[in-house]
Amino acid sequence: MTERPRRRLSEDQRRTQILEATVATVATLGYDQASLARIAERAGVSKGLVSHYFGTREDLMAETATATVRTVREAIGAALDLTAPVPQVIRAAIHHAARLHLTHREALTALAQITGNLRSPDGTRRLSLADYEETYRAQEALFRRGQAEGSLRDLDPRLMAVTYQGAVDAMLGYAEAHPDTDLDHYADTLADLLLGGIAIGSG
Amino acid sequence: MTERPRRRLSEDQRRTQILEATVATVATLGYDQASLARIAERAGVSKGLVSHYFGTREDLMAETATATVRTVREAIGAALDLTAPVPQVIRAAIHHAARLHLTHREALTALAQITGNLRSPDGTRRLSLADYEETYRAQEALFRRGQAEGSLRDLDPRLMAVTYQGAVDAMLGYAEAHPDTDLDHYADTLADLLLGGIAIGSG
Amino acid sequence: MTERPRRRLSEDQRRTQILEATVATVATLGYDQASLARIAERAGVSKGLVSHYFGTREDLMAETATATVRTVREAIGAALDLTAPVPQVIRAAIHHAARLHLTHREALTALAQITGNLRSPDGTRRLSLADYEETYRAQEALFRRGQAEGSLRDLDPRLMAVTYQGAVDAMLGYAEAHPDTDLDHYADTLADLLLGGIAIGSG
Amino acid sequence: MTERPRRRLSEDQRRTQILEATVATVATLGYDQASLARIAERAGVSKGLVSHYFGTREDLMAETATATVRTVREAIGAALDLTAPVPQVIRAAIHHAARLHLTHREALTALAQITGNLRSPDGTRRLSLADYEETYRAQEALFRRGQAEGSLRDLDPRLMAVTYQGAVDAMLGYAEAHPDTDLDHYADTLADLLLGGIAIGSG
DNA sequence: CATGAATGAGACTTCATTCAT
DNA sequence: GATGAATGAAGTCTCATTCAT
Repeated sequence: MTERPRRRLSEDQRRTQILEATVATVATLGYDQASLARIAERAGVSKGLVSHYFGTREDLMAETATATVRTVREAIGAALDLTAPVPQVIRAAIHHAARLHLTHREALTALAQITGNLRSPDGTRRLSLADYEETYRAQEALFRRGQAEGSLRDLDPRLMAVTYQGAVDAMLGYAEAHPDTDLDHYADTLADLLLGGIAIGSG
Repeated sequence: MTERPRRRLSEDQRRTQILEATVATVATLGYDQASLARIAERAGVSKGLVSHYFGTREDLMAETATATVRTVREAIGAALDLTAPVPQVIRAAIHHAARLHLTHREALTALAQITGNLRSPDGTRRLSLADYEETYRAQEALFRRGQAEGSLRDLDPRLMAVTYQGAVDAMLGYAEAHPDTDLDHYADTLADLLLGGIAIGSG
Repeated sequence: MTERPRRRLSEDQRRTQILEATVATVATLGYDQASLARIAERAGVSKGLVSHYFGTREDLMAETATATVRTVREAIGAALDLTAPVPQVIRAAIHHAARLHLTHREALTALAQITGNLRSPDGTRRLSLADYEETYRAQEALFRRGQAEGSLRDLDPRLMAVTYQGAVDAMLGYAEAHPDTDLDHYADTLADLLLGGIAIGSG
Repeated sequence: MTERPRRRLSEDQRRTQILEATVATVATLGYDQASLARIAERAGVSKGLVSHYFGTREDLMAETATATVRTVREAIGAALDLTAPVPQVIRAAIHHAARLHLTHREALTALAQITGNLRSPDGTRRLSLADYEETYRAQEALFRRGQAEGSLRDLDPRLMAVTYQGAVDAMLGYAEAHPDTDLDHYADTLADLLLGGIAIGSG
């Protein structure tokens, strides 16, 4: 009913526009309620166009997830000096993740929703394994360097990576539910805690 | 077509039967695909009966979540000697959580699905806050005792609770994705790590 | 919107009701326009119920076709004395087919529509071969008997069957387009013509 | 994505190009599946252009049908010597129709699809009557000449025409379903049969 | 108490058609 | 003239929910 002007955009612009609307809708309403109709409405576009560019709803969700992972990873990678002493890198990374919660909250929420819900018809998950692996491996490499340099305890690097990620995710989730959390302070304390657990000497 | 005897069970038995079927269905197929029809089928009961006992699908999911939380909490509480020295309690709790993954995996998976997806029509979450609070508070109390007794560092107890929970959840999630993980060993190492971070002296 | 009383019928009654509505709708509006909505409306039933009983639209059409073939075949078979002299049987069969046009016109029209349009996704026909074969074979048997008894010319029986069927179908199609046709007279003349072509002596 | 040169053709060339693509698509995929997108793709032309030249999809189908009828009729007419003795003409026509199946099979299939499916919104057929009439009348004229010359029996010429057409169509349909049919032999036998039915003396 | 037939809302998807470029 | 991006109207199908039995 809403009279909408028929604008012509390049394919890239449209795709971006729709992907952003998908992230916003999924983050706000959750995976279930993020129907194509609502996504299209949010993008200011007809339902048909969404199908035209992305095919199935599942395809759209999958593409949204990978695009979002890329965005987030770039945001993180750009800001870290990976050549610094490892404990310093870890502390910086935690602070950075905390800030991520402010700048990319929607993206993170949407990503969690999609990875938690996107499945093949038979019920098996379609995501989350392969992509997390890459993250874990990068962290492992960092931890190994710390061990080689004598600044980290000799614990299983994979386990450290998983724990680190879990602790950071918990921080972000907690901040999500308690918006008045002082994230910078939280990050500092969490760094103390984790480095106390994995570093040698102090942190 | 399967000829099913119309058995007459007590209300409690019926409810339990349906709740268990809900947990199993949600854990296997995910929140979306867990339709009332499939749940009813799994419970060996008619769709109508499910509605009769639990009202809306949302209501059913909410009840399933709280019942599951109760089950899990009881399983944990029953096995822990909370009067022991705090670091010892923590180490035992981690091991216990690891074992939980074997005994209550479906329950945990279903719980994650429901808390992640159940929402009010306006999109806001309907769960996970109030119920986690209780868990956090119990852990905080434990950590405070540790601090009072001089066995734990003087970090924000709430933060310690959140981090502890996040690290344990990460362990369980990782084990879910990598079924060949040696969970007892993982639990030991995680206890070393966390106690290194929060305990005084060692762990 | 139409307030419809919710009546409970046996599965058989519903299926029959829906199949009849399908025949009527397809015959009247053609295959394309026979949407599930229109079929359901004609049956006085909700769209959902049609899907419930017959699955896909394609499945419904296929079932309708086979059910209709059965109906028509029974109507024909019941009325013919196959032990009479072959030319006599043929003449009677033509008359019978002509009368079929009055009693089962909708069924015949719908059948033609469905066999002409029902296809697999790849474009290949899904019907019409196997079922016609059975008809052809029955006619062939009749013609062979005529040849054995010396009342029919020695032409390829399969070809006679195909031609006979084509001529009869043409009669029915013509009568469909020209409703004022005197079908009994047509049938008589057609019998003269065909028996002149295939019988020995006369007909 | 296929880089297509934007060629500038005369209107007639464009129309022919599109009509041929329509015939091919309808013959291959059936009336329903012959979407404008697929037709345009096959013609190597944009969807917009198809609409531009032919208006509605229905219009396109109608034009395709009449153009195809014309093509087929010309192919037949060109090859028949209508001044020969009538039985001879008939035998030749049957052979010619059989050959048509090889040279114009797509056209014939498409024609059948369109006439069988094209309808006004109210469900009534939009074709097949008027156009067949012309064919019938031409055949009637031939049969009348035969009767005047004493070579054909005194049966209703219209009925003979309808039967003749039905028998020939059956031959073509059968050959379509059974590609290994020896059509020349079939045509010979069919001529024997039909002339036996309608000719005086023999054929 | 229990069933499952039946409804109706709404989701996804396809496609003829329009129109800015 | 020609394109193909964009729309919007169906159509098919699924499912939570109701209700006659």
